[in-house]
Amino acid sequence: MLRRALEEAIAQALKEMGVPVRLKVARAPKDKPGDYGVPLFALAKELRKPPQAIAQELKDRLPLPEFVEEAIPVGGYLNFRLRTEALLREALRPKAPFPRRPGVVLVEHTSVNPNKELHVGHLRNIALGDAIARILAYAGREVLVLNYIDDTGRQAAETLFALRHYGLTWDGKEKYDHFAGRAYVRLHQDPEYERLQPAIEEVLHALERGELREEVNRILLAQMATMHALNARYDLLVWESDIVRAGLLQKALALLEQSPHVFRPREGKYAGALVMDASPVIPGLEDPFFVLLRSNGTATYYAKDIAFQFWKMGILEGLRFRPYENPYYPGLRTSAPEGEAYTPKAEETINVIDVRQSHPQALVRAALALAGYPNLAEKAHHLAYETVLLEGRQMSGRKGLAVSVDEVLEEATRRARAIVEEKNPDHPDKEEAARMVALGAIRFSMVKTEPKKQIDFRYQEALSFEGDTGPYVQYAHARAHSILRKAGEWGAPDLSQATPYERALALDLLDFEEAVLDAAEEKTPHVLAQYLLDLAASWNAYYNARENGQPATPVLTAPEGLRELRLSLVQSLQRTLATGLDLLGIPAPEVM
RNA sequence: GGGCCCGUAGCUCAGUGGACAGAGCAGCCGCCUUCUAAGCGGUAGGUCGGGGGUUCGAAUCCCUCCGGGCCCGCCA
Repeated sequence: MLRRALEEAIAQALKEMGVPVRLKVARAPKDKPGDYGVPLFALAKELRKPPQAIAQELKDRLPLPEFVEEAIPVGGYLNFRLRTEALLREALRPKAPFPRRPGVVLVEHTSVNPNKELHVGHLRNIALGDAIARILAYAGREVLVLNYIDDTGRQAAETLFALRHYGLTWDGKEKYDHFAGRAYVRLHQDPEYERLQPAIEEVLHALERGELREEVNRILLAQMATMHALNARYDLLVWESDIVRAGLLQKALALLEQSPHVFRPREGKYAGALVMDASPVIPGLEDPFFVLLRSNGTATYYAKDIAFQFWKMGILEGLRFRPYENPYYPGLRTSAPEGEAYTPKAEETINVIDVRQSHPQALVRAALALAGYPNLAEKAHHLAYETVLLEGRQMSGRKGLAVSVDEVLEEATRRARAIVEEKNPDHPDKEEAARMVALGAIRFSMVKTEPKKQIDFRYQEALSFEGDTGPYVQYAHARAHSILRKAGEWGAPDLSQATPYERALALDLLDFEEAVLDAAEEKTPHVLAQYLLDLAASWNAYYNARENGQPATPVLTAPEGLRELRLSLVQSLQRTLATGLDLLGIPAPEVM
């Protein structure tokens, strides 16, 4: 974080010059002198001097930090050249997670209906949510990951009904969530569908009473195999039926009814319902009234979301938890009536849900504000991501128009296996390498783009192992690891032997922590993914550097001192790539 | 009708006030007697959707138009 220190020093000097502003230090373009620079044009008006003069004055007044060799005025910019040895020392410094700050951040993601197998749309949710949870934890937050199980929803009821209605028996081989999903799709194709509604209703009521939990759990466990294969982590499962039984909804409504903006109109469109007037919080609404309780007494789904959000942030209590028996996640806890009382009391929440839920999520924040918690409303974030198209078309779970995550994982692994076979026939564990590369390709393709951009899932690109991909970063990592493996132990580096090649690589290495903090701040992993691509590219360029037809940067055969320097740098690079990949939930193979 | 988001090279995308707009894929030309060629170097390719404005400076901020996606139910 040399940049931060430099920014600090500049801010101090500018303050003494009478302009108390903090300027961002940026990398200088390749063709300009120095490593970093700040533009000073913005100060010209206030100081009533040309920017060139300001650059000169700042240079004269600025006590240079010890790691800066020289400040160089370039037009209206003041650039800085770092001392090579200080730069290298910083690049070689082992990176560790940022110090813990108090306060829980609760990340909810996945939350797939427990009624059929996961498809590519869920993939984006999981990849984003899992990555942001890891990034926040590295950035010093205490993170809890929650997966919400909507076991009283219509989808679950329909699947359970269909399984029974069609008298389907499981052959024990097909993955159970796929089996259940086929029943669901069949029901929606059934010409009798409308006539079956009352029977489905009955299942729905049984679910609300928590009677069919084992049947739902069976589907959930099958889905969880996929989540686990994707390398996603969870701390808590919360079942909708437990929320219902804990009476969170009633408690939340009781709180809300204390607000003058929540009331029961006696006449008009909303007569008999409990409605919330969101206009004090969300201006410009055509119709600012939202039904919480229908006139028949049932709750709307966002009323339940509101109650759940209140629980997450410690406004309400009432859920109980016990360890969750499952083969994938040893420490996982689940809500359960017989468990122990627990409330996370999150000071901040991130709900990872697609952009179509933006409106209901805004209502959740509105409810927090109306209930007297405007400060919490600001900390209730919606990580909204755009939907995933499948080869240019909208997916549909009901019609079975989707590609399952299991299928994609399998296909990616098959392709990766073929490539490992071809490129590295002596690989000690091809299967494991193929699994890691497949995972890298799939997850990276989901997080490298900004969440708010729609992505089109195309096999050809998502499973590509070349170019701007996860495997490109993994390959860079494996290359570095290969050198370190051959090197064994080594002694002290001689920083004074550094060439411009080491310098360039070190400079790129310095940006890692900033990329992580940016990603955490903006709540988007793509910032980190893009950085890792840059870093891997920088390393590959270093690796391949040639002068006069000869390798310019051999590591193992370099002269003493320089060899150790290069090894240390490669090690730092390798660890940085591994850490960065891990923050995206992607394994870093040592050999591939 | 109201609201949110997107529009950057043939395609997929970074860059969201600062130094001549960057990658990948596809195309063309090179590089394995080099620590893994899943790689590297070079070349070609752009009115940053159009127009107007603010600014010393705009892909980035404001207005407007065009094109595309999504949301707006006492469904979930």
